[in-house]
Amino acid sequence: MATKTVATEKRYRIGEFAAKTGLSGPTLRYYEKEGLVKPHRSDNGLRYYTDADTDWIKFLLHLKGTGMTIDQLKQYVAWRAEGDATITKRLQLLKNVRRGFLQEFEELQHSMTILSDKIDWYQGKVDGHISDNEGFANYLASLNHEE
Amino acid sequence: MATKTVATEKRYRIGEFAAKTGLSGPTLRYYEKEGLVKPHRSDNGLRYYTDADTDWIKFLLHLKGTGMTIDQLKQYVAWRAEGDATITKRLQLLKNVRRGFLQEFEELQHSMTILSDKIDWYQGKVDGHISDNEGFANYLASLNHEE
DNA sequence: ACATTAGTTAAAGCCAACTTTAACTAATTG
DNA sequence: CAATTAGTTAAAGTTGGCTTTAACTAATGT
Repeated sequence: MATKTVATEKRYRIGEFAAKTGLSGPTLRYYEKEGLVKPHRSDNGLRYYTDADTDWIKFLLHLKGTGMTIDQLKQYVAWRAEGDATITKRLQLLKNVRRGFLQEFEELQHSMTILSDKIDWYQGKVDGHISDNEGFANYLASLNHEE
Repeated sequence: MATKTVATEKRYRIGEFAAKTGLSGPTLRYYEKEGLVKPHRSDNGLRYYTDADTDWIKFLLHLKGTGMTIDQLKQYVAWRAEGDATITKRLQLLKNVRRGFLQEFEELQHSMTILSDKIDWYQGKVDGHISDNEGFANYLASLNHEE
């Protein structure tokens, strides 16, 4: 029987992986300590990460981006490690995250509108087509934005 | 000459004003210490706020909501206190804030998409119309979301 | 008048999410 | 092979934005 050759996946050491993910080395170690990512170790004892880890980190950062805390991510990872029995729990968690995020999103949009209105008002003053005496409250009321 | 009666505006003491704005008393004092709001004092020495303060706090909270830090707000307030000479500076600051916020907003939308895709994927597994073996990466690729 | 509730100050404490430090070992480059 | 760069650990420090504490005074309800 001929020698079996295993297709070895690329190994990223922590520095390279940090550059790849946009995280810092210390942050990756911190995430590892928190159980959010589990790199492998080569024979010399150094960490290495794979492309699968890249995908996971990317996804994790998106979850974080939607407002999930480290603790929530920990819970998610713990459930994931338990296997398919926890799928509905994970689904429920993500749905809750989405619900909170959507609400936050609407508030952001409203703030955005107010900010833009204020910018327009300043612009109007600078360009001279809003009277010196017209206050912002007045101006806001003249637009039709619901509070 | 008859006694002059001045139409006195409503005065909110800190507790009432806190309830009105959704902030806590200590937070209002903190904002005051940072120079973000400047309540008046009645003869007895207690703070009071007016409806104009309410409008300002509302606007301030929207600015904060778009990602402005306390320090940026301080700068804004300082410029505002300097009068019309700083209008272009304020306009520029708000435009910068909007630019940063818009960028952040797009990232949020992208994270939202990924989160929703993941929820759909889990839902598919739960409902049984996504095979046990189909990974999320595969599923993602099967959708047409640009990275 | 007295109890309760609200307000005052300055200073210390808290929290999440990292970041920095220290003291070391491993790997790479000229 | 020496110098430089990268990685290792545990522990302490940082940051922003409040919150809590302590020790007090003022206002209000019965």
